[in-house]
Amino acid sequence: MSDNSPIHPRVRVRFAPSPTGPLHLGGVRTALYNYLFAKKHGGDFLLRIEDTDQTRYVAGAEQYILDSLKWAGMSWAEGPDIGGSNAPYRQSERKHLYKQYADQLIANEFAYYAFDTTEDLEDMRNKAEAGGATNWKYDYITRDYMKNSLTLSEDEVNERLQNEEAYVIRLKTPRNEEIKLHDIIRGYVSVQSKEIDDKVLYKSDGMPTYHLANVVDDHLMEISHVIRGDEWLPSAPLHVLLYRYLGWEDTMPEFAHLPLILKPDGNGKLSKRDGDRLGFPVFALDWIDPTSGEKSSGYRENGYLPEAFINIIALLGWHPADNKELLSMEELVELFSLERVSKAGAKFDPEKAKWFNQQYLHHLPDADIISMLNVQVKEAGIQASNEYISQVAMLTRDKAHFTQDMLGNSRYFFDTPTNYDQNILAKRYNEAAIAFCKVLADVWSKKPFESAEEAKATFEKTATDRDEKPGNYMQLLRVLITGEAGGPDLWHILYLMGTKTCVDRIQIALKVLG
RNA sequence: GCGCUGUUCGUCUAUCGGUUAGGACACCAGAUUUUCAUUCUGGUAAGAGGGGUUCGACUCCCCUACGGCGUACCA
Repeated sequence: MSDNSPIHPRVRVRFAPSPTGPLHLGGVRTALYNYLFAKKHGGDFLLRIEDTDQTRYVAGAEQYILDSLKWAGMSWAEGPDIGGSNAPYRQSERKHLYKQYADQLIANEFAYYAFDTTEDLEDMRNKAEAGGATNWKYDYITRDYMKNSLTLSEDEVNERLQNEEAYVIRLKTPRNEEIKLHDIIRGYVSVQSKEIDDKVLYKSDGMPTYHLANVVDDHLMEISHVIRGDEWLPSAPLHVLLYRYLGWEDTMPEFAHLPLILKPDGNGKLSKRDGDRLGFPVFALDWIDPTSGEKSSGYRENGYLPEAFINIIALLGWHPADNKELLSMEELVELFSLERVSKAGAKFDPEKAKWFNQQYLHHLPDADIISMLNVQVKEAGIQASNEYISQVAMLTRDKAHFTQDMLGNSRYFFDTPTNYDQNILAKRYNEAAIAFCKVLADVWSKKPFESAEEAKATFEKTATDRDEKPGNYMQLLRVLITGEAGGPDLWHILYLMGTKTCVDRIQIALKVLG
């Protein structure tokens, strides 16, 4: 099956999140696959906010979603912030549009009014369970025993409607029909209509449910391909039924249901808890829940480059034919195809995510690395010359896995250490070493070194003059000056810092450590 | 429970009936770095189980097991 559907001359896809909280990995990936598919086929990628559930509205969530997508490098042709020919793009603002389609379904006897209260439904469920049934459904059998426009007289229905009694509109799901649909990723899926209950299409608060709103909007917005999470596959046949009953089956979009992203260990889908437990972010950006104040950490704030982030999630459930792994957005657009999306859920591997980021950091041009450190230094309120910062960046860049490592790993270039590596101290800090360091400090203060090589040479000479091995003191020297047990080439560090700083730090360390 | 759906190294995956089942992360070993990290080289490691179909199955079909999703006036 080709990606280009003959019934839809133009590829138009949408990402349709609910603003109920922060966007997690799976959501960004769904958006990304939609985006890649649109770009690949020269089509449109739109954004639509599915906020039909007022009770779950979360302040700031919509803006957060937009910010996340922008940070990741995606842009949209139509959306709530920029409008477009199908505006508005928030379902709550499209409220007035849906009723007519629900009415149309009723007029054509594909749907009906139902007046049962939540308590009524609860009652029926309980009774059925008491009778041994495991799964009560509002369906072709039970609807005959409920309060709806199929069981009530026309007069009574009209009266209830006139009295503004609460009602919902339900789909009159047929009893015996095989509903087949084609999914680009899974092939043909077929379901017996009797398995589908009489789904609520229109709620008593005057809002459509997902099913109705989604189908109506996808039709109105001329969506060609519905690319969404796997959790929608079971209700896809219902959507097919809706397209059919609304008279839109011939322009129905094609479906592609994406496999879920699973937690790294065990089974089940990835959740915030897993991230907290295992120590990695599951959201694109930091998010603070407005009601609970609970914080969720994001990839951006954890030091991931957006390009790396995109690369990581692109490969969760999809691979190009040649198995190439480091891919830019342009390459992803070029190579992407829904046919190559895998069927099985993918366990998220935070270690590999780290590796990707490190690769991207490694391949960044020097100028970018330098300005990264520059920004971090300035933000930390540290005074240092641009020249010095550049040199430090060049010396430490290979060590960085995350953006914040640039300053994190080079802090000692700017500040005198306050903590010294205890392991090295325990092994190397003794009377002889103290004596040696005093002599070395003296040698250097009398004749400052003018190159990394000279620093090394004078250090070695000081040791051999005392009939000692330089190797005994090299790591100790590093610890006294930087506080750290590891780092870039010591002599380059020393030369960069300058003789005076080195001598000062040796003396400070000797004093602090006693 | 029922419905849908899935199952190749620990993890992400390649393979579209004939391969010594390939790559990447992680892991282990060696080299480089008198350090840590980086880098390089090498290595360990896989087709859930059972039936078919076929000259030949990871690949096609069936069953079993295990997993995921769904089963709301949530999306």
